[in-house]
Amino acid sequence: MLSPELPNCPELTGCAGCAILVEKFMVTVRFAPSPTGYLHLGSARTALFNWLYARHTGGRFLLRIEDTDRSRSDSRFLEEILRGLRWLGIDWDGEPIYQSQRFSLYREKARMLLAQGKAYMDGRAILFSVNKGRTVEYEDIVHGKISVATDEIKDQVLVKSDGSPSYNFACVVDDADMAITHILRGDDHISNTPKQILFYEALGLEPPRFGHMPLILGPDGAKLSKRHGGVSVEEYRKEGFLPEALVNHLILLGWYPGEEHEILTLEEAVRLFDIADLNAVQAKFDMQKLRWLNAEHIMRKKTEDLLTLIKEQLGAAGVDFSGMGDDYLLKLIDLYKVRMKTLREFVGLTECFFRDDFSVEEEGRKKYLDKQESRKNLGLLADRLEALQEFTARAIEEACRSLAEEKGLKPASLIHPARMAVSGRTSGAGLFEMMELLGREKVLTRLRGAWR
RNA sequence: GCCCCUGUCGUCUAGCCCGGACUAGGACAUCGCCCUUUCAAGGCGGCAACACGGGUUCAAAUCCCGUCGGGGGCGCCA
Repeated sequence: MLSPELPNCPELTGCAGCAILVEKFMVTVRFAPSPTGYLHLGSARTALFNWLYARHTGGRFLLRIEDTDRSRSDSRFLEEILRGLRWLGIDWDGEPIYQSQRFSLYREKARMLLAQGKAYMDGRAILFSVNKGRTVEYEDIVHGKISVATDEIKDQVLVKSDGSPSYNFACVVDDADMAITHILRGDDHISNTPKQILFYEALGLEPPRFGHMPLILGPDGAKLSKRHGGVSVEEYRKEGFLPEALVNHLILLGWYPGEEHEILTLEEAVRLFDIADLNAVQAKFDMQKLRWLNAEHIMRKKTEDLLTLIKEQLGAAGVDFSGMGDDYLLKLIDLYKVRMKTLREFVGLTECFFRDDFSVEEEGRKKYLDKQESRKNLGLLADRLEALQEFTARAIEEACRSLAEEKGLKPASLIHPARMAVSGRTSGAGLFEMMELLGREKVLTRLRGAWR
């Protein structure tokens, strides 16, 4: 699909004139990070929406690295930002452009304005003179008409004394040079926009369309801080969040896909996205909703696709799973897939499968294991299980229930102590499935295990 | 201080542009019930909002004005 501005041409398929038109009207957006920090949620969301728009319209999504402040820029940050984008599923077209390599272009444009009397020297810097007494007006994609009196705008630095360009000037020169058609960015840039429009006018250029998305707030309504989820995208990965979930939440924080589509994938988002529906209201980041979305995406994901991620979590937690085959891990993941909100939680949930000295809940131990009666029953259960032909969940359950019946017990009074003995926890996956996976030997040892 | 953006359940939102079908719908969270060997998952249900004050109108969540609240900006940072 093409940009809405594209003239109606029924023969858009082939002719050379149309090819030029297509090129000219193709949506071109960009993400322009400054490599002076990590990729945080706010910038990730900005990148995401630009990308969604490009992919939805079949346009281009370009990358521009705003590294004009060389002392603060660091390639480590850049790498982390690019890694973060890739992880989220955001790809870009062509090679990134680096502002640090284009200083001569900015200076040339500034000298042009100087020569035209639209700018003046101030020491070694070049300043743009703003004509007072009028208003700059533009139609914001998300906010509608926005107008500002030029009296509110003071003369703007184009080139600093050290020869580097100011942010606003480099931004305009590059956006024009890259043929950017739409700029989606944070609300914090609203007041930059009139200044930039003035530059476009002075340079004799047509400004692109601007859209300013409200900033994401922390749960307390204040700016997203480290304390409240305002950490890098990388942190969320380490915490065990799926990129699908993070992207999903970021999308919901700026655009509403409809009641039927709250849980969606990037592909669905690309298909459904409509730039006209961007929210104009600032939204608070909601960790609960993120966790819920994460759980939903984990449940929907194929177990095989979870395997590598789970191994990463186990490895990061120092769990030794070298003795376990993928088949075993796959079954284990199946057992806990609907029980974790984050991948990291898997590690704690499944401790009893990886070590015999797993931790034991005190409450549960007192309630179920410290009783003489329970121990005796567990011993009996162990004997039954030992005699089993096949050690399957089905057979185990049968043995367990018939034992309970013979003893005149409720199955639960056998099951709860058994779960405690086998896993050290009062909650978890189905007892019989756990036992089958654990294997007869471990189960018998633990059931008979004198409660350490 | 000045300028700009913004205000529907605790949170994300639908509805607002094109007033009436809104006893304001959905989702997360929370509470209860069902299912059940536990915990989840799933199903069912409950609680819960049009910031406030004026207009306009037969009629306002929807249009207008003001107040208050929230956020952002006012760098030779980006």
